[in-house]
Amino acid sequence: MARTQGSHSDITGPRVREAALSLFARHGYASVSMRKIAAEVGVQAGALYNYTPDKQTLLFELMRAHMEELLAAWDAAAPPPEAGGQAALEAFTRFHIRFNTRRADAVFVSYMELRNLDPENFSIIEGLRRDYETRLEAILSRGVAEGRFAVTEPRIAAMALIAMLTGVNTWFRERGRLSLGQVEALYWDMVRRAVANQG
Amino acid sequence: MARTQGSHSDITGPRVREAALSLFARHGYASVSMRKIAAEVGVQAGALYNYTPDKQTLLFELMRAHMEELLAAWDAAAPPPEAGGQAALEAFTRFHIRFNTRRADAVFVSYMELRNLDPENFSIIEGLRRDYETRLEAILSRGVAEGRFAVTEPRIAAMALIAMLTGVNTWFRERGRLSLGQVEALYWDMVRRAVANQG
DNA sequence: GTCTATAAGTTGATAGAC
DNA sequence: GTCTATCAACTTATAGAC
Repeated sequence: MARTQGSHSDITGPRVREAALSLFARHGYASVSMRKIAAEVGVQAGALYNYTPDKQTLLFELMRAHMEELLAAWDAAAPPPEAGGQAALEAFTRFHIRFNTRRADAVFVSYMELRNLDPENFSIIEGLRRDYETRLEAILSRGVAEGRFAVTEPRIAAMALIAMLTGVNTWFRERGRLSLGQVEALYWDMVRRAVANQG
Repeated sequence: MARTQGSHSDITGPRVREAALSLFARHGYASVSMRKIAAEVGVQAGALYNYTPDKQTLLFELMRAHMEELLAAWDAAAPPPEAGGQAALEAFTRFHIRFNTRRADAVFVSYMELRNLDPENFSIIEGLRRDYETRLEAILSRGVAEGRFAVTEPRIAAMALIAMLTGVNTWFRERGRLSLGQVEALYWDMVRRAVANQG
């Protein structure tokens, strides 16, 4: 059955979000005009407003989707509690590197464009970020309770480790010298030692 | 001797740079207009062009000054080579946290606004960043040679540690629960263990 | 759903008076 | 060294034709 001429609601929406994410990551939210997004999609600027009420909401929804997918993906990948803190920490380390390197644009935008969120949108994204940090904090606390980890400030250690792991995105390239598996192993080695109870 | 009315070249220049740094950090380079910088300084927009040829150069000079001060401060603070890799690593860790928390705006701008640099300016800033990473890489390699550190990829470990240490800026507040000295000690404990040769 | 046209405002940078 | 005035280009968002 032929579609109404010029009607592409089922595919234009995703393409708008993809174009916006890519352009925001490369040039920054404030530098990217609605016209540039439209040009990337292949429509006129006015057509974008069928898919977002305004530019701010477009940014916010990209960030919210990313953070919620991150949380859902970890909750689906996390080992069961009986596996222990050490196994959970290794799983978290490898998950974080794998998930974030595959979504470099979304990670970048979700961190760099926090300044450009309206206050209420900022609060929501910050809450999701805290939720993610809390997942790692709980793993560290569990390892301490088990006597496997020596961590005096689990919240701060969680933030420190996440910062270290996210830093992979600044240099890792898919076709580089090291495979993703090798990178995971290198970072897991540092993470493990950084929190291990040696004595 | 009375100054020509309206002439303030000796103090307006620094104030322009301070206002630009603060506004760029808070709102982002692309979101801050020359008029807003001028308003913060208390002059009209046209007057700014006595101190910078254009907005791009203003950004670049802020970033270049920051990176060169960072390198110069470390080179002045670094312990002598005979102190050994372990002492150098502790000095680097504490220096990085102390210097960067005291210049949070410049650190933030120098990382977040890389996208908004012209290609030739970008290359210069990236070169300075690599120089700084190389300082830490050399410390790690020295510790490995001494048998104190177990690090198979010193360059990657250097980038990982710098990312972790710079992350302090996202949560540290001067009047928070932990003093800067306590934060330094917490991070040094993690850094030390992350690279230590356990035998 | 997409288009064209438009409103109303902002932008970086310059010219020339003082 | 700073001001006012200005330019040409660009911005987000909307209205209404198709």
